[in-house]
Amino acid sequence: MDAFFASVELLDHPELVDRPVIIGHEGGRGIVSSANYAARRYGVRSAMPVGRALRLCPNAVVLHPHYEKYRDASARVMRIFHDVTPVVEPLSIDEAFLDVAGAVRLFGPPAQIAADLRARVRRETGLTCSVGAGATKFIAKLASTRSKPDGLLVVPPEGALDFLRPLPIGAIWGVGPATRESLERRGIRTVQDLADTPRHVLEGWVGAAAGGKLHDLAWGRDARRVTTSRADKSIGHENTFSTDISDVAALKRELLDQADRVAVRLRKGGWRARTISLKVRFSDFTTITRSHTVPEATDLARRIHEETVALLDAADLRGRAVRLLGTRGEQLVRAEDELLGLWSDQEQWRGVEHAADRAALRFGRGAVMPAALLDRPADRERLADSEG
DNA sequence: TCTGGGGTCCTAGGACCC
DNA sequence: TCTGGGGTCCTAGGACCC
Repeated sequence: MDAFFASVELLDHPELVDRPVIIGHEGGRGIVSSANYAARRYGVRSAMPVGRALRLCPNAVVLHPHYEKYRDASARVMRIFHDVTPVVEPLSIDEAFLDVAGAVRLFGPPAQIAADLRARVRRETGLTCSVGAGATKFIAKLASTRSKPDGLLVVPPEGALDFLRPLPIGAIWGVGPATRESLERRGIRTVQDLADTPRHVLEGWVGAAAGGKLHDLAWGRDARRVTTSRADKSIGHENTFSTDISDVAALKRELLDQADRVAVRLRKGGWRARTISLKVRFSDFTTITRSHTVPEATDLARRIHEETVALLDAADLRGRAVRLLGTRGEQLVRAEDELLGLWSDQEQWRGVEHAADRAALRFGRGAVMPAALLDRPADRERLADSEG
């Protein structure tokens, strides 16, 4: 999808279509999550601090993001994809791979399928998208990027290498600023240069996995299939504070909130986490992570909070101000309702938290979470003070 | 008016096991 | 008497993507 969040917002603000529009939070520590092409003409880019974007483009309109709305729009678009082929692999909220090999007999050659798809998305959602077609995921992805905005590019198999060779290495999916810098220092600027570099040399420069992959891609080799389902690997929640926090008690309160959000999502997905990890970013932007693998996988806020608090206590903050705090559950395993330990503390708390899940559906999460999780009167009091 | 939040994947060292 | 080779798991950090 083209400038997805911005395009979705503009459906509700037709009067702004010709103006530069930025999705993000003005003031504070927000960054640009999306910008329409009118704003991009001024140099505005995703992930740029909103303040900087507004300096580049002072008359831009800043709209707050509405992720629920984007998820709905995404679902509508994905449904259209599924009418073309069941082999759809969503890559993010606003893009997907479609394996149309089996749809050719029904809908015509790839160029025809792509054109029809674009027309249908536009007609039914009012949004524009760009489509790239190729014999591999890598080529298709590159082609779609090159065709943006509102474009279509089909790269036939026999044209793949000619298409690839002149591209700068930074265009390759997986080559970011660090890898690009390191390769450019060695005189590698284009995909052609990459193809001319022996595989083992590349592997020595950027690591075995990345080097091998890069060499394959430079020669157009990419055997990855379009896969329709993938299991989650981790579930997390993180928060950048509007002002840095040094008070450890306040940090722990924040961790409780995060533990609950992560636990609710684990339970919703039917997962339990074997490893709990804590992320701390300080005012100077240095970031540490600490993790602990627990003997028994958990989906309970109370357990997760215990772990992150222990990790925080063990990490030596030396009173440094904290900018960001994050909680993540990793090594997810399917939750099975084991009969073991029914009367244990864990099982009782599971009952409490499941009850909280149901109550939150009616009253909202904020009303329920603190009462369910805080059994220490002192905590309740602090929370009452801070959140009213 | 510096730098979000959701993730995945890879590397490297060390503990530990046989 | 001073040191193998196979492997797995855990932890921390970092690159990268949208």
